[in-house]
Amino acid sequence: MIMIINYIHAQNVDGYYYQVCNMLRMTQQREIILEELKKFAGHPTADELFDEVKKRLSHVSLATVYRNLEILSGAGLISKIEISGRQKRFDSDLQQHTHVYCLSCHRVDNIELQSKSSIDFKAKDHQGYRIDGYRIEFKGFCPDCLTKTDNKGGKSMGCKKCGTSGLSEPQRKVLEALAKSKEPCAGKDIALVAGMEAKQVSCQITALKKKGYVASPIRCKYEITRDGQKALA
Amino acid sequence: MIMIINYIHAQNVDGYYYQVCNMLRMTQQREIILEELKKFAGHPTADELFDEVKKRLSHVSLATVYRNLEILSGAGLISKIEISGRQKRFDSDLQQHTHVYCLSCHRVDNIELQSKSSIDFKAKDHQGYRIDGYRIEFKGFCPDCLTKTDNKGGKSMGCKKCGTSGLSEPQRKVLEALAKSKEPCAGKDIALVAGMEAKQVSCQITALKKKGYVASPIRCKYEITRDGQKALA
DNA sequence: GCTTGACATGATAATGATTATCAATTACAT
DNA sequence: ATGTAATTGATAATCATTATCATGTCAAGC
Repeated sequence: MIMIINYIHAQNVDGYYYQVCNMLRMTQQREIILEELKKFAGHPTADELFDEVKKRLSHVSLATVYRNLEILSGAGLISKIEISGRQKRFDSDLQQHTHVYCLSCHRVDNIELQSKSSIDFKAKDHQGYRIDGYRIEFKGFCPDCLTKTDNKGGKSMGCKKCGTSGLSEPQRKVLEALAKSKEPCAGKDIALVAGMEAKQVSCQITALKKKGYVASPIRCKYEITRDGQKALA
Repeated sequence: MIMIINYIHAQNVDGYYYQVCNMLRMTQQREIILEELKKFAGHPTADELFDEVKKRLSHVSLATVYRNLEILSGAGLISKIEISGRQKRFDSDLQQHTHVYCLSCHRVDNIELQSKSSIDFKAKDHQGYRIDGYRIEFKGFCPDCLTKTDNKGGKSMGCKKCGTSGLSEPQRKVLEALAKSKEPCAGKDIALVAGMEAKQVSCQITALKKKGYVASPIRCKYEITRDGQKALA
């Protein structure tokens, strides 16, 4: 099956603009991508959808999924959701609707407006823009992030150099020194046990506090947290 | 000057949650970042703002600008705009307002709603979310992209291997062959002049058409465009 | 006044998310 | 059967961003 989509603007040597229109094919990969997107409970990223498609097409490439999500959204067959400043999501529902976005884990869900809110919008002054549409999005915290169990929110970059626990070697030393102690310790004490300079210990403590692995119940005294103990495991 | 901002959630070994609150300092870099963001006509990306800050602080690091934009927006001193799925923008205006976003070049401008549109929204069913706010965004094409001069939209990745014109070596050969011809050429003719296999010429023509460097005034005949001629220069 | 603690920086490495290249494959048109 | 065109997988490359680390700066405490 062939469908006509995607106009590429170009300009010939005489200066006239025209559009290149090219035939697209409905390949097996595209059919499966569309089907899995319809089945997906929610609005997946390319990577999340790739995991589903790969179950059905073992040889499919992540680049193919990325490429086709852009092509299919450009062709108007699916919606592209750009609600986070770093990662795109996709939606099989082409109808205008409202989303809610979690500020912590970046998850996106559908949400309905109260019926009396559903009106058409118009901009007062288009400022030269040609307006093609609008979107409304709610933001807040999802149920999971509200309970805040072990969930620390969206993906954060961990240093592969540090290993799976997200600890660099100096941080591990500091954490191990704290783990040995039954009471909150000062930086100097930690430095002694860890065999490190006190200034370096101070820096690592700052980083570990940000990761939630170290706490300061008394000023200038530190102790390992539950997360910190898990990170050492 | 010191301000108290940024609470980091942590949990001690007894299982009790608490917040770490840390002092932030208003460094010279932060003051200048805030000032330049206020002066910026529009909503810059980190990279765009870095260019302005660097004019006043020659030694400032891009990482410092990135880090501080996140810190300052986390502290509520500036707004973070996540309207494109790949790049964040920032705004000094903390008031709730509406944006318009160009689907071609990704530029973001402020826009005002018609007065009768300005009502408070409520979601019908929060689905367990704690809703903290909402946003409305218009989308369309900006004045520049509507006229479509030489502007090809947002940044696209060019291959450094190809050089500044964004042409790989085979593409350059094909384009040069086309530049020599006064009339539209078939693939086979191009293959002869370029000393390449016809099949490879075909692939390169496809890529060049997408880049807007080659056009097809007659089916199966190709000619170089004005952009294509510029790309060869 | 000195020491300790804490925040911040620049340089640079590293990462996540995405896109480009290319030879080969598949499919359509003539 | 041949020519043309779209698509793919593997992989390299890029963009946008974040982490690391040694050092600098500044505030607090003794």
